[in-house]
Amino acid sequence: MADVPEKFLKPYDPKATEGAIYKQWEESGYFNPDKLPPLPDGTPRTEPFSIVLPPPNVTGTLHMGSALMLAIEDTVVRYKRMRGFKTLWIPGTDSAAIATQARVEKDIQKAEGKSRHDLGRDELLKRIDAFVEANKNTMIGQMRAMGSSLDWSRYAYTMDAPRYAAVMEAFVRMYNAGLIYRANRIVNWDPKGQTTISDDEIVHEERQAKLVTFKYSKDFPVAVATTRLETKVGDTAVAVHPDDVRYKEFVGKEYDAIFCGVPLHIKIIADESVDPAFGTGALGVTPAHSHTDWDIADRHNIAARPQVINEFAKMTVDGPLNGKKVAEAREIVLEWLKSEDLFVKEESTLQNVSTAERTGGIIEPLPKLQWWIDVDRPIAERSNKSLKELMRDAVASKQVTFVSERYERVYYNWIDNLRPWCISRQIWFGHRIPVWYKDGETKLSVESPGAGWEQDQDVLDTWFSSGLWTFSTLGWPAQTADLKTYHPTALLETGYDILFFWVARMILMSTFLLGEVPFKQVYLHGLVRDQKGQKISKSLGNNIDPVDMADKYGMDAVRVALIAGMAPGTDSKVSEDKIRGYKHFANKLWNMARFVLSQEKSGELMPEIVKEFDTLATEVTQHIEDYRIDMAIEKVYHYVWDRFAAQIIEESKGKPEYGATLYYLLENSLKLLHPFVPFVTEEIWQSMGKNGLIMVEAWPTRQSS
RNA sequence: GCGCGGUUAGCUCAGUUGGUAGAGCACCCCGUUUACACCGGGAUGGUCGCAGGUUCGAGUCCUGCACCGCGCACCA
Repeated sequence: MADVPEKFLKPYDPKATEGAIYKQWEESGYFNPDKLPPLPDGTPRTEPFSIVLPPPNVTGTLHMGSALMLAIEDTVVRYKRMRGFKTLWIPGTDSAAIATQARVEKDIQKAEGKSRHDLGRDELLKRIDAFVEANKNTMIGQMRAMGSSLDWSRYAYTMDAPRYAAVMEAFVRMYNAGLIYRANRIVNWDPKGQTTISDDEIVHEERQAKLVTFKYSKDFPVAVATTRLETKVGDTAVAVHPDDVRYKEFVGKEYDAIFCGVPLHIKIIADESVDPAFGTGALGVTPAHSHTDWDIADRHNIAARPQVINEFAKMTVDGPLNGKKVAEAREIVLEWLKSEDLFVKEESTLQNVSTAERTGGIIEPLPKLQWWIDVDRPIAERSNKSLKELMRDAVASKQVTFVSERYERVYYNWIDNLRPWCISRQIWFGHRIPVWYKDGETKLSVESPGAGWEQDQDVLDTWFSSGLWTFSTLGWPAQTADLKTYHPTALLETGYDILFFWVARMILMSTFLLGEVPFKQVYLHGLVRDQKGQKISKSLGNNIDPVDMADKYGMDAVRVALIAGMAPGTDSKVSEDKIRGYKHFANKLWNMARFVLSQEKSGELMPEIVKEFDTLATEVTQHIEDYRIDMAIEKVYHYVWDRFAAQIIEESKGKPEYGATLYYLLENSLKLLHPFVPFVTEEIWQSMGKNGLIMVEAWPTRQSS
């Protein structure tokens, strides 16, 4: 009998193992591709494989969603490293401007009873920096605990100096190309967050609403229906469908009325966008407080667009509505209509209310002077294509492919409906817009142009800087060696919920600024839900902390529980039971190693068994190449447990001629398993008297990718 | 309104180019004959949402329908 290391006499203990193993990996320097040695057989690493980590928000701690992301990416990265690629996985964290500022403001309000205005811009930013610094370290610790083989020497933060420089450069180039402009347009105003937000940050909620039919005045010929009576004091037109015979005779006529104390001048117009079947078939046009009405006003050259609601969702008109909140004003108008005998009827209707994703505030569309990105303007240096076309072409030309093809259609659908992107935010934390004003003059400049110049107060949408992530992390705008080697990145792996926010914006930024795609393939994972299929949220209290689970069952078990049974792009479920189940697998491996190590390495390799293993290795490899890592782990799991352990080991008992074959199977199984369960495989590998780390061993198949 | 998923064992889900229905968990029975009780052996359990069609053959392809979920737009 061979000597078995003493530690194998006890069950596998992940807690005693994982920290030390991670330290060894990190100290080896092999997370950094510059320090990565050739494969053990001397094959040099020539082909790069790069991924950027979707930077988690610094506000949070790691949840199961981030754990899934880290598990998937680490599995792919470890596989590619063993396949001989010059493998780079770049870590980072995201400033998440609005979310972070809101969080810190809330903390300060609670602890000191002060608002951001009490502190002032500089002080608030200092407090945020301190908060970010503290949180950052917690999150990095959690990523390490996951076993993530990230190259920490290239760590990036969206608000650090190199990224700041990239954001400024991007703004300047886009401004000079005429893609960024400042204009007074309807924005999505969040009265709760006191800022504009982009179309993608809106969540529609279905609610019951009162649809009221009324007339502006006794002699007004057409009744209109609305759910927002209070905005009617801002109406300047009534639109009907051009083919609607009921109203044809009135089109082009203009009327005056005093509506709830406010003088109105209303023109009746015909517009295709009106649905004759809805309400009375006549639409009161309120250009200042509705996107569609603004567009209708544009089409009919209606200049009058009075704003009647302010940033605090209060009425700004004279008369009885003055200063009232919108909900209150709505009731006042209704009473007034009834008293004036202008009320026709009231019915209940289902309405989609726009709310802000972050704050839950009801969006108030307002005209505001804001910064925008023009997605339709032809760009001379990009063959006169617009940003929209560049985004579309990147996917249509297959330069970017989706692992789940169905997301291509979702992506196109989004592009087709895309409006100008509002990129300015009325908060303090973020990249400040590099535009300066003095005496009516405007100047684009990163630094102050001199005395008397005042910088724009707004900061950029956080997704503006995130859009640069694949290349800002590689040193752009400098033409670094990293940028040449690793861009476009090979794979972008992230949740499908940020397809528009992030994936599309990265394609936009990269195709314009670099003239190339940011990544070749997109792998979208689904949401992690609890065992009942519910979304994991604080209010439900159903969050399972991955680090807690790792304390109980080992991180390898957490990783497998997340990956097994998860199809790309589909929501998956995770439960403590599932994690516990996979803890048994790590222990099984441990005991298999104990048995094999107790045998002599005698006899010849048994060709049938080796051939069977090679077939398995080929199949597993193919699954990983197809990014079906869920199928890969299940296949190797079953081979190892049901075939290798249950049958081959059992048959081998008392038969020394199996020795060499058992060692062959154990070593190669460990390699196949390493990307999925890195800790236990590394621990066993090193206990077998091997030189070096299994992390940089060669993948056990000769199949090319 | 436009679009995308899903519907397979009690539960959660696989099922890759059409070829006799699979796994894990749960449940039930047996087992401590030394790698492992964090285990081993065994059993039960499905007319694959419904209706048509193509085919020698359909969970898989086509058409229609139902229900569940999601995205986008509209919502006056």
